[in-house]
Amino acid sequence: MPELPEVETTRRGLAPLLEGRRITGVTLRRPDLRWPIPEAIVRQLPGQRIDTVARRAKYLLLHTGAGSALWHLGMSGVMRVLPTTSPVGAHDHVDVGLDDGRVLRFTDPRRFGCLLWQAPGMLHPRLAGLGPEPLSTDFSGATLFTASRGRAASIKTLLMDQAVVVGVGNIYAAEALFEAGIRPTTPAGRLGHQRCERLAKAVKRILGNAIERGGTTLRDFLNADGLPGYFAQELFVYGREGELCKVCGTRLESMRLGQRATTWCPRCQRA
DNA sequence: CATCGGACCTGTTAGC
DNA sequence: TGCTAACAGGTCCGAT
Repeated sequence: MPELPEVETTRRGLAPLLEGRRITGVTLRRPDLRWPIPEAIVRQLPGQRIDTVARRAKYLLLHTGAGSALWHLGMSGVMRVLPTTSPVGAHDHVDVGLDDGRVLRFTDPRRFGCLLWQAPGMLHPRLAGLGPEPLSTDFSGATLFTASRGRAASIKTLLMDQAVVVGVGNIYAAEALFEAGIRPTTPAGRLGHQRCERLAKAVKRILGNAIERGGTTLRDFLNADGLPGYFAQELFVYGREGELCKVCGTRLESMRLGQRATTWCPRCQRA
């Protein structure tokens, strides 16, 4: 379900409920999600205290003294803290029991999410190849410029490449490109310094704004309290195929780019 | 190496 | 109204 703002919103909701809690037990209702769930999750976690709830890219990390649980929500994952008595649904795959009598429950109908284990002091291979965090100073117009040299792929595809910058999914890529006035199909390598700068700023502003609003861009997003977002962030292009540009009134154009629906304003966004 | 297409799943929605 | 097909917030992997 999430892009980075939704994952960060989930993290902020979970942290105060989980940090300092001791894990009383782990229940797996199936052996795998996207990948097999490592035995360490069941063997090592019980009895551990959750030190911190962190985020790297779209992964949530529950750090304990024995190691860290890495959680990815995939397309449809939701993590919530619920009363132990709350009824178990068809797609409630994992429960982590807490010493306050509640349970951290992972729900994921499509099972594109995953739950992995990272031993102390190790960096999980899935995290090793990730690019900079978009909201950090490690990501900038300059790093985007460098990363895009010699790349024939479209700038939208490049923006969604987690080795270039993490956390930018289909919605926010489209919106950032609109804000920066860049057509999604533009070959990444053709962008100059200035447009890279504008684009990096747009990414930061849009993601930051979505986080401030509680990651509410996705229509069926549920935060850590199980409450829906209020769909607050205004979308200029995503999901508006065939409609008129909110800025100039031109009819928006669409195509599939890298297997993903892509919409842009032919007037506001230049190649 | 970069790039592309297919794959993984189920639920919802658009279209006939 | 009911059925079917297309599509959905992600990312990995193998082939080219």
